[in-house]
Amino acid sequence: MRSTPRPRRSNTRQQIQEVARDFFMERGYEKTSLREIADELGVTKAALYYHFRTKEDILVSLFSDVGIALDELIFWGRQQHRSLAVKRELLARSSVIFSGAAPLFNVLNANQATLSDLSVGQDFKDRVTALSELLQEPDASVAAKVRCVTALLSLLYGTFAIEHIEGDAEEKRLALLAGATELLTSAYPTDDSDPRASTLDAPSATAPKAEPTAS
Amino acid sequence: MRSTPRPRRSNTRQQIQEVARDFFMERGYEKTSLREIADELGVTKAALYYHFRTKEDILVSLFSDVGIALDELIFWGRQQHRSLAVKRELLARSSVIFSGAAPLFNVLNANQATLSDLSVGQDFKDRVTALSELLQEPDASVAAKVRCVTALLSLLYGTFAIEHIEGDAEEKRLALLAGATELLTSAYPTDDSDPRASTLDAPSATAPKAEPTAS
Amino acid sequence: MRSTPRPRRSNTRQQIQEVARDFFMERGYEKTSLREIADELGVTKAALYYHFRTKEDILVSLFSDVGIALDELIFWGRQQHRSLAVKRELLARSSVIFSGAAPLFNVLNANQATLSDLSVGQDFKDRVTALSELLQEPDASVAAKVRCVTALLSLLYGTFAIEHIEGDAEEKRLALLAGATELLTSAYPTDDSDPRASTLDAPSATAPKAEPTAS
Amino acid sequence: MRSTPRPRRSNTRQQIQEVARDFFMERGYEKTSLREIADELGVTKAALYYHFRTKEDILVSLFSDVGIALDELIFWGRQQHRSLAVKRELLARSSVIFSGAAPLFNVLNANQATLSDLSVGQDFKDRVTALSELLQEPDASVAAKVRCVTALLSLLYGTFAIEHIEGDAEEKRLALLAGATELLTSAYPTDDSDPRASTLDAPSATAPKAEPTAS
DNA sequence: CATGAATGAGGATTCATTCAT
DNA sequence: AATGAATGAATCCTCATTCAT
Repeated sequence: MRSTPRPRRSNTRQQIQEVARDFFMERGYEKTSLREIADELGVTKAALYYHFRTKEDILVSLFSDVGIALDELIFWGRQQHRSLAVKRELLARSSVIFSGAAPLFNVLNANQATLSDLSVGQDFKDRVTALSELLQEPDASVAAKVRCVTALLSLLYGTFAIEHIEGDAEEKRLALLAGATELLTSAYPTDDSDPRASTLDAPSATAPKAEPTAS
Repeated sequence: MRSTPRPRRSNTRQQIQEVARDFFMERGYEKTSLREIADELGVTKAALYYHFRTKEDILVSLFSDVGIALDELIFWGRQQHRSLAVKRELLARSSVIFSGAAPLFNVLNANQATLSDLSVGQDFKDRVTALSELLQEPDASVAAKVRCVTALLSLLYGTFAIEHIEGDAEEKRLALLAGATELLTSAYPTDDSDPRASTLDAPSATAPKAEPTAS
Repeated sequence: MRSTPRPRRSNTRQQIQEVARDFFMERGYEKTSLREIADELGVTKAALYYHFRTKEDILVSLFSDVGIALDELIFWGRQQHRSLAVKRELLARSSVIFSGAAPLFNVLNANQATLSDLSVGQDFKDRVTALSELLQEPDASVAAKVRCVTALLSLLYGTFAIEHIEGDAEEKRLALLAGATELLTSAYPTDDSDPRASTLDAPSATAPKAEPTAS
Repeated sequence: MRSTPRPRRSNTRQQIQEVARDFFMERGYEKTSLREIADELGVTKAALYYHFRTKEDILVSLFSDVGIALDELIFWGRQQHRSLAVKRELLARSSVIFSGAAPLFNVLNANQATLSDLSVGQDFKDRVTALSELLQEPDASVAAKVRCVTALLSLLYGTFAIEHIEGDAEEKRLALLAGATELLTSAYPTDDSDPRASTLDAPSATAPKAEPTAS
C-alpha cells in the first residue's frame, strides 16, 4: 500500500498517525483535538509539533499514499484511448483503491465541509472529478453522463455503506463493482454484450502498485 | 451596521434560517459561527438566541419538513407488501424528496462527522437505513443486497453530484432515477420485463409531492 | 406579619414575589434568572419589569416587613436602659422575628457574598450588628462579649438548622432561645438566679406587632 | 500589563490559588470571574486553564487540606464511645480546625447558595451534619438535640463573627469554645461538675494540630 | 397590563500554536 | 526528542435590561 518506504524516524511519528487516523474516523477531524491525540499517546501536545508542523499536516500525511495511487490511476487513464474497456478498467482499479483505503476515504467523506478549504480536501475532490471526467464522453447525452458519474459515486460511497452488510468483503466489493460497471456500460448506446454478466470478468483488478490486502 | 431599522413584527426567524442554511452549506455547520450569522443579518448574537434555543436548534429547524416527508415515505413503505413495483416507487419518491431538498441533504452529507452526535444527524442516518432496509429482501444474496443499497445511495449522493453537470434539472433527476432503478431491478433474480426500459415509466415519480395514501 | 397593609394592586405582583422567594431560597438569588421566574408564572420577562424596576427590587420588596420589624426592635432596645432583663427580652423578641421569617433570613444568609454589595444585604448586616451591640456591655471582658455575640448568632443560624430536627416547631424555638439566653446570662459576672432555668420564663415573647403564626 | 517576565519554573499555580481565595472571599465565588483572577496575576484566562481544569477546580483545590482535617476528626469521633468527654473533645478540635481555616469557611458560608450544587459545597454540609450527629444522642429530648446542634453552629459561625471584636485571637477562640461547650454540657441531664467552669480545661483543645490517634 | 424583539456586556471554556529549556 | 508554561482568538451561551406597541 505504501509506495515510498518511509524512513523509520522514530515510531512516535507513526503512532501519532495511527491515533490520529482512528480519532478522525471516530469523531471527525474538527472534533478531534490535539490534546486528545497527545493524551492518548501519553505525550504532550508540544511533542506533536516536533513531528508535524500543524494539525493539518498530520491529516495530509495520512493521505500521501492514497493520493499517489489515485494520481497514478488518473495518469494511466489519460494515457489510454477512450474505450469502454478502458473505462471499465478505471472503475475496477478505483474499486481496489477505494476499498483498500476505505477508512481514509471515509474521513474525507464525513468531513467534507471541514476539509473543503484544506488542500487535502480539495485535492481529493479534484481527483474524483478527474476520474469521473475520464469516464464521460464529452459529447454524450445528459442521461449518459449522469450514469457515468453515478457509476463512480456508487463505487465510492458504496464502499463505506457495504461494511454494514454481512458477508465476505471481497464478494461485496465485486458486487459493488459489478453494479457500477453496469451503470457505466448502460451509458453506452448500442452494446452487444449482456450488461448484467459483463462486468464480472473485469479481470485486472490489481492495479500496478496497489496491492489491496483483502481486509 | 444596520442602516434601515428592521420592521417590528419581523421575519427575523426566517432570515436566520436562510442565512444559516447558506452558511452551513458553504463552510459547514461547525465552522459557521453564530457571530457570522448575526453579523450577516445585522443583529446581535443574542438576537439569535431569542429565536432559537441553541445553535443546534437552528439546524434542526431546517430539517423538520424533510424529516416529515421521509418519515411519511417510510411509513408508507412499511404498509405495502414487498414487491419490485413498490420498491421502484420507493426509489422514485425518494428521488423527489432528495432533489427537492438537495441543499439540505448536502449539509447533512458534508457534515456527517460533525453532526453524528447531534440528534438530527443520527435521525437522518436512521431514516436512510430504514429506507434501504425496505429495499432489501432479508434473505437475498449478498450481491443482491449490495445492489439495493447502492441503488439508494447513488440516488442520494448523485443528487448533489449531478448539479455540476449542465442540463435540465428534471432530466438529470430522471436519468439518475433510471440508473438507480436499474440497479434495484437487476437485484431481482428472474424478471420478465426488460430492466433497462422498465424503470422509465415509474409512474407517480414525477408528481412533485407524492402523497403516500397510507393505505 | 405585615405592618403596612399593602395595596392589592394586581395579584401578579404578589405572585412574582412568591415565586421569587421560593426560587431565591432553592437556588439562590444570583442563580435565579428572571426568565425562570417569568416562565414559572407564564408571563414574559418584560412583565416583571412592569411591576418591579430591577431584579434587586424584587428582592428588596420581600424584606420590607422584616426590616421594619427589626428596626422597631432595635429602636425599642435603644429606648430601654441596659439590664439583663432587657437583653433577654431582646433575644426573645429576636427569636420570634427570626423564626417568623426563617425562609427570608435563610436567603440572606445563604447569599451573603452575592448580596453584600446590594443595599438589602448591607442593611441586614447592620441590623444584626446593632442588635448585637445592644447585647454587649462596652466595657465587658472579651469573653463576655464573645458570649453575647454568640448568643445572637446561635439564635439566628440555629433557626435554619433546627428545621432538620424532628419535633414541634415552637418547642424547638424555645429550646434554641433557652440556649441563647443561657449564653447571654453566663456573660454576666455574678448572677443569683439559676441560669439553666431562668430563660424559660422569658414571657413576653410576643413583640408589639410581630404576631408569629407558630408555623 | 506584565513588567517583569515571570520565572519559567513558576509558582503560578499557587498564586492563582491565593488570588482566587482572596477574591472569593471579597466578592464571592460566582461574582469572581476568571478574567479578574487572570488580570490580577497578569496572565491570560487560558493560563488558568493550564493549571486547573475548571473554575470549580480552583475552588476545590483550596479546600483539600481542611476537608481532610474534618474527615479525620469525624473518623476519630466515630471510633470513640459516646461520652460527654469525647463530645467536648470533638468541639475543641472543631474549634481548632475552624479557626485555622476561617477565611475558607467564610467562603463556604457566604456562598452557600452558589456552592450548594457544587460537590465541595455539599461535601462541607455533609461533614457538618456528620459532626453534629456525633454530638447528639439519638434518643435525647428535642431540647437537648437543639442545644447540641447549636453548640456546633455557634462555634462555626462564631468564628467569623468574633473577628470583628477586638482582642487576642486565641483568647476569643477559647471564649467561643467555652460557650459552645457549656451549651453542649447543659444538654446532659444530670451532671455533677459545674457546667460553667468545666469546659475551660478542655485539654487538648489548645494543641494546634490535634492529632486524632485513630484508636 | 403585558408582549415581542432585541441589545450589550460578560460568562466559562477550548483550541491550535509557540518557544525557551 | 520532548516538556512546561503560556497565549490569543474564538466559541456557545446567559443575563438583566429596554422600548415601541
